[in-house]
Amino acid sequence: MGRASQEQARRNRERVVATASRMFREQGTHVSVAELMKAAGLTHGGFYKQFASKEALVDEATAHAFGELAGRYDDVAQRALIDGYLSVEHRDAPADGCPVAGLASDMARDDGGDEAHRTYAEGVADFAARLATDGEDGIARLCTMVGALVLARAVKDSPLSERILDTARDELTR
Amino acid sequence: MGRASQEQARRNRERVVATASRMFREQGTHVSVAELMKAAGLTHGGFYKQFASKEALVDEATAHAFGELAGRYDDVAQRALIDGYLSVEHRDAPADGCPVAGLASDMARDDGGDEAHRTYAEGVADFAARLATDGEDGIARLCTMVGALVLARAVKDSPLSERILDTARDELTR
DNA sequence: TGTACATCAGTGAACGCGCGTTCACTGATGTAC
DNA sequence: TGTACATCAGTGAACGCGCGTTCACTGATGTAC
Repeated sequence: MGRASQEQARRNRERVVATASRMFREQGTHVSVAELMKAAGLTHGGFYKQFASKEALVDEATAHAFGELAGRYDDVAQRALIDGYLSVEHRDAPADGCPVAGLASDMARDDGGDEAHRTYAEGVADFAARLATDGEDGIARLCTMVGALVLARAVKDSPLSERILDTARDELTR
Repeated sequence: MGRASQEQARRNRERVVATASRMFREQGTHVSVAELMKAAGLTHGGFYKQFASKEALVDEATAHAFGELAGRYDDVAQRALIDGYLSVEHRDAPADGCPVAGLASDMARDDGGDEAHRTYAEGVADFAARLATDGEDGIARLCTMVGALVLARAVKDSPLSERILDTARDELTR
């Protein structure tokens, strides 16, 4: 194989971070380094040429997931945001979905370093701010939305799942 | 050591299930059999004398966690229930806390067998029913409560954590 | 009630496997002249 | 611009360790007489 160019190495590294950011949201941060590297099209041995540790990747992948979102919904009406968030499509695509919901349990169980936790907490605050209206700070609506998505995913094989999404949507767009 | 009496064996088995139900809520179903058995005061080799597989234990422990709750809050006013649910004490004691919140990510990531998933979905429906009021089915309130608890745990080292609990409590007891 | 023996709950070591991490090696890339 | 050589991204095998599970063994318990 031989040495990869600096440009290629940069792209490979970026691909690992992006892959991790998707797989961590979908399956949790316990996804193995080998599995992650394979999904990114590389062998696992090279991982430590690019990252100090798996924890460092969790930190970077968390930042990547939130970074992807930054400004992405600035021009979307709050109603459309809520409808998309509480859709079956979002429920079934956690890898491309909200990192607040996708990474919540990993953060609660203390995976990742301080940096991931700071990034996550900032992300929560930013999302609440995005949901704020005249008199409210958006935190209550955030709780309802994240709770609905998390519960809908937890019972996704039951008809209750769609009912949860529908009810929360109605409640928030009333 | 020699053979344990039937009565002792029954108690040991029960203790393993109870321990699992606490540790799974706290740390997730990835807690190892060895760790679990040690916490229950046994060696891990004996596990398969009592359980067919780890998945079978996840099923039983899930039922145990929900069973513990059954009827426990029948005589508690809804206001007191909400206050307790959204307290710092509940946030910091997931092992003794709500299995809907504690096991949500494990269910979403498909740990445990069909039985655990059925038990869990039933538990969600029951909890919603407990939160129902005159005109509402309780699902929206359930989403807000579970979302608030999950988020408060995910950012528990940030001052945002208490703010989430307080805001959700205000919203629900308004 | 007492004795002889089969049962089986629990122990502790082992199984194959996957984990995070390390390392000798490779050869194309990047650099010094 | 061309050549010689150092660099280092990526490979693939290995490290010690913990995973879920199996198994030979133990000896007190339970049972048959």
